[in-house]
Amino acid sequence: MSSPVVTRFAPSPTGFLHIGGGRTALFNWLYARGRGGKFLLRIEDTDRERSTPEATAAILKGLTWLGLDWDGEVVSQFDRKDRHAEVAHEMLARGTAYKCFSTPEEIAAFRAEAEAKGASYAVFQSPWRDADPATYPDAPFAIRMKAPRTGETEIRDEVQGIVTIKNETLDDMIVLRSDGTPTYMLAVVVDDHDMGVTHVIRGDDHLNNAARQQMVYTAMGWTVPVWAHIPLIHGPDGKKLSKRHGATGVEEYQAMGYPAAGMRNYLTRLGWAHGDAEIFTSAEAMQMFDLKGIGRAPARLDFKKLENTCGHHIAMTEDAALLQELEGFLLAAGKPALTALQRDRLARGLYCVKDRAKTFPELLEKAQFAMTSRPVAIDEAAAKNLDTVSRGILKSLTPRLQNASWTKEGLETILNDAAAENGIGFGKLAAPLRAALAGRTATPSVFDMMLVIGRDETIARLEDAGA
RNA sequence: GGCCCGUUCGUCUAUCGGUUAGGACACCUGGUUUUCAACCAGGUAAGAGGGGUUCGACUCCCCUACGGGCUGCCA
Repeated sequence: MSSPVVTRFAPSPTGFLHIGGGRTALFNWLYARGRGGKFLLRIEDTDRERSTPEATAAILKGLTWLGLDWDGEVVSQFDRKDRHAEVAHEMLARGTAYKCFSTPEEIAAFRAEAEAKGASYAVFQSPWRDADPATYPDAPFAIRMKAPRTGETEIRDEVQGIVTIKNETLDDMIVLRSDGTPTYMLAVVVDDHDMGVTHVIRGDDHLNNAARQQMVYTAMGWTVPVWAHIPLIHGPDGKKLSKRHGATGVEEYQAMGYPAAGMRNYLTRLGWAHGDAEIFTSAEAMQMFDLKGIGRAPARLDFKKLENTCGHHIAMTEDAALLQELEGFLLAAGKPALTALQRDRLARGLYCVKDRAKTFPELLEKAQFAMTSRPVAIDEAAAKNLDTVSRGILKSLTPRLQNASWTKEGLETILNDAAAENGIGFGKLAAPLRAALAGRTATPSVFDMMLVIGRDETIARLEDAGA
């Protein structure tokens, strides 16, 4: 009985992929993928003034980075304009739409007059709705849907519940403009129907539109899809997310160094919950995701939680995959690529830094000891740990290091012995070592650093430090 | 203005008429520790306001306040 689920993401190519759009796409993707369905992508480019191929490319790139793969070819709504016009004319033939010869000027005048009269609102009622075709002038016309003027339209929404809209508040929307091009209201319905979309999951800014779109489904005798209008994302201050909140485009998040898996996890949990589940993989999310768990109130973006979530994912990711994504970050952020040596050291050293970082810049910062090359720059705080006494102790270390077995156990033995012989705690020895090895006071464990950079580099850095 | 939607710790949320209102992030305290993180233990912190309905409301209804959306020959 259950037909396969088909969802879609249908952005307008007027800019980069908005973080809110990314989440909408994510919800559609999770819903379809978790049910063995299809997730389609359609670019709503009927507005020729504002649509650009660059924006389309940016959206595709953003989705790809987020790891949201779509099925089949990307559909261009503009390419389907003939089909839209065909449906408009079919509505005409069915009597569910009519030719309207009112000009934009006349309509504007009607609204101005209504406003002047103090009317709180005015639904434009075309005089051509029931006009006799014999009276039609030889002039351009728009095709308007003949919407019911009484009664109400009921939207059964999986997120919002049952929403009823009074038909009298809805005008006879134009489905085909006087220049023959389709409007969004018509195109979206025709495309969703033709593409076999079963679940329309989109922002709740379309909730009111759903009523009018549902009328088109009814007029054409088509099956109405399952509606799910999700609340928009707001900025930390609760206001609609905008430029002044900082990053609004997903590519900005990539450039800031958030891992895609972490973004997916965070965005999934933003406005959706499944018991106490917080950290999960996309495979797990697909199993859990449902429309029922989507909240009705707009959620605010919280960068602290985003970071925390990303931290878990960086720690969870396999070293090889992490290194690959890190290089993608470097590219996206316009930072210099890794040298062969850095790449090699990072590959070996990721294990001791990946559970300490929340973002890629932080990961790189923690791995500084592996990235840097000699002579190691020593900062002021670290330099204080390199007095003559400690330098002497370090110096006594080098011959032993030369012959040490280069394992954590071997190094532990040597360093602990050295500390004991000098009558100092291990901490007193670790501080100058850290300074010589990394030039800093905050680093991973000295053993890990030595293991990662190797014997020769370790000894060389100790000698550089004057040991 | 009209219509539609929303409102639980600072934030994301659980609860689906009866709970000491739970979890996570953040924050604070303590522990662990070679530094920094991480980690472990504990703590502070919530039902917008007002009316109902009910033996009993965070849960249901109404009003108000606040927030958001729609109200185009834009999408």
